[in-house]
Amino acid sequence: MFARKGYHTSRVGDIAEEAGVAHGLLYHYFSSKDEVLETIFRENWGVLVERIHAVEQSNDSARDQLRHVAAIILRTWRHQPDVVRVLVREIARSPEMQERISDLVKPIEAIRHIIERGQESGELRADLDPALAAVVFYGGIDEVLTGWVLGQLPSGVADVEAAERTVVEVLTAGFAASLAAAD
Amino acid sequence: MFARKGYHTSRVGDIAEEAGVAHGLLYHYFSSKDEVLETIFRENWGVLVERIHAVEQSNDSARDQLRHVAAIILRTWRHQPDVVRVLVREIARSPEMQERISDLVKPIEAIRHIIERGQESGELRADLDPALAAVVFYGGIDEVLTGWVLGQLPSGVADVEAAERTVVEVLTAGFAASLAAAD
Amino acid sequence: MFARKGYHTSRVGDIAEEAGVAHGLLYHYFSSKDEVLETIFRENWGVLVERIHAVEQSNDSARDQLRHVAAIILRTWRHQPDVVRVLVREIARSPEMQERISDLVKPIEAIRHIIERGQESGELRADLDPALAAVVFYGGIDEVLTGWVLGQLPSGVADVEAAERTVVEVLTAGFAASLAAAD
Amino acid sequence: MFARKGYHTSRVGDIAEEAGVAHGLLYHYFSSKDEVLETIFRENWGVLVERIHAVEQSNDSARDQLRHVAAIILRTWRHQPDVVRVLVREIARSPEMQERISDLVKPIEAIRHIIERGQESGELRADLDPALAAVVFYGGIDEVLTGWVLGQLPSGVADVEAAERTVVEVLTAGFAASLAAAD
DNA sequence: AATGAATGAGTTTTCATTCAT
DNA sequence: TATGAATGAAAACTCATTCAT
Repeated sequence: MFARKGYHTSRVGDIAEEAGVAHGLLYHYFSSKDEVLETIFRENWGVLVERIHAVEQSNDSARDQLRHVAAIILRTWRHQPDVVRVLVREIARSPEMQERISDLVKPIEAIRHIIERGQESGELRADLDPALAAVVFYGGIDEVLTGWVLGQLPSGVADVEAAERTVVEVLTAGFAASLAAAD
Repeated sequence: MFARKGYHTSRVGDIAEEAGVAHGLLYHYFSSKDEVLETIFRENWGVLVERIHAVEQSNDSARDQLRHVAAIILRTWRHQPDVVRVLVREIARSPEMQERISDLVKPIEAIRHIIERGQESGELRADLDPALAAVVFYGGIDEVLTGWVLGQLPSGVADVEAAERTVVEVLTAGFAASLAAAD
Repeated sequence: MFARKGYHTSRVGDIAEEAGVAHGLLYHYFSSKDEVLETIFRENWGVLVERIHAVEQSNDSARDQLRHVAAIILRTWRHQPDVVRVLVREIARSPEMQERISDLVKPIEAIRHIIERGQESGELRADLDPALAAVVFYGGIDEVLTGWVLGQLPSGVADVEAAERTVVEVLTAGFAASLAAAD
Repeated sequence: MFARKGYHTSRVGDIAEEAGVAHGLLYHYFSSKDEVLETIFRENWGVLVERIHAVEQSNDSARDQLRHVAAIILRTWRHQPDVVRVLVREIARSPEMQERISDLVKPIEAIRHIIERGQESGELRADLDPALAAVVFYGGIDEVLTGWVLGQLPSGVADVEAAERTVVEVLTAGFAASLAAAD
């Protein structure tokens, strides 16, 4: 429901109807409509964050780690498009949620750590602010998801793979050490 | 109000209180709460789009054009941070608005055109899907704005300038022709 | 539960939880939440009323009969404080119950009869409206119970006995024949 | 509405209908149904308490002061029977209210002070616990009100006056010094 | 005897919008 | 212009009760 109509536009009765139960039953399992949204978030975001952390702790090159992170986030679209829709539309940008849920920034933090270590090892140019670079990287991924969610970008299997390649290629090239003198 | 609490969470009374008038007066100037949002959008987004179009029609290199586009979008933050918040959060992501207002995608389209012409002239690598590349570029900018909006990135004068440089540098380097063989 | 939270505020689930069973089981033993309250009342009030009737039929002086009635009501507190709470708060004051259960006024009626016979025998002053006097007597007792229920009066063993003595002493003195000219 | 149907049985719509307005308007003036009840209480109980305090600070005899206190409480019935109904039924006995509103015990405290000073001056017998005596006095008054509220006692103008006289007479006689040896 | 998922009527509450003043 | 009382549709939420297991 949230994916299709948005949080505020979805009524509790709609959610229950979709689930094939009476609306009252929803309050057996959730204390409020709000908690439904938060549960969706926690159950899915948690998995994402864990997988990203696993990547962060591998011994791969920064470039490969970034590739994996991008893949984890972007491929979620193929498996759980509705979840992505909700995360992108309802949570990632909602002021209320942002304040309540500190986990939201974890992926960006992980990307920052990867970049920092890439800079230390000389793989990535050292003159970039890693926090800013992480935001740019994450934003590129996120906007692709948004394009898919809003139907502005094609999102077939091949498109998803192409997007993954493009994002990683463009940004890791932009981050690469040899370019430090470009400007 | 929209910037601080989000569209749905802001009550008409809140908006009027912020403006220092009674809520009834709001209906003298706007026909509905929705029209308030649409007005904010039209009055501000239009200016942005025009300035971006002007850049697009210059004879600068693709790189310089992208630099200017990024500057236009990011510097708005310094002058109208709340407007930026609203545009980023409420409008750029809302499906309802998307349908009504085709202007929303104009900046991404402009970026795509710039990239396409850069590819034709040989300045940018030709193997990238320009639509996808434009989305990545716009997403990078947008996420930086979000970072500022949410206070996760510093947004002083120097920070804004640094961000501008980083975004453009990283992405134009990533787009540059000489890197086509990087992967 | 009724004693602690009041009838309307107590949910069936609360009652069942207190009893250590699932709420569904309650409907094996009672046909409704209402019947639970009525059962509490019937099982306890009936005993009280019977004991008061027994006193009324003795040959004791009015004063001794009143003493016994007060004792019966007040000492219940020691043995079943929660039952007393429910009787005092939920039933004695609820208009719905009043209508259904005529037993409610029986103690006051018994007190009135005792007073009437005391007036006939010359033991009690004859210029008091016996109905009114009975209400005052019962009210004195009832408020002491309320004070205990709400923790505003100490309710140890000695306190209960002292209260019994005070209520009876004050009121029988006030009722006594020799005082008829007091005002 | 509360007087006629009780707090829990009265719907917000009933209250609004009684007032001749739409139910939404109620939330213009009160934040919740609960606040309506609390407002009724505060606006009326406060007046009562103030008047009782005024009596307490006069130089009258304890007997006269008690007479005035009884008159203040009982005569409220004549002027504002519905208010009395609500105070008696919904507030004075509700566990939730009792805990929230400390003012509820003020009248009993005032009566206790009057009794204490009467004992010091020798006007009243000294062997009574003043807290207990105050509760008995207040209970007598309160139960008369309850009798009127529930229609079990006649409450015409003459009846109210008679009740006033009876309560005061019986109880002040019971409290009087000369009776200390009665038991 | 016991459970607790499931129901849905009934209530409170919210809030954009209207409109007399 | 400006106010804020008034409206009422729409929504969230509660909870006694049922019933398959």
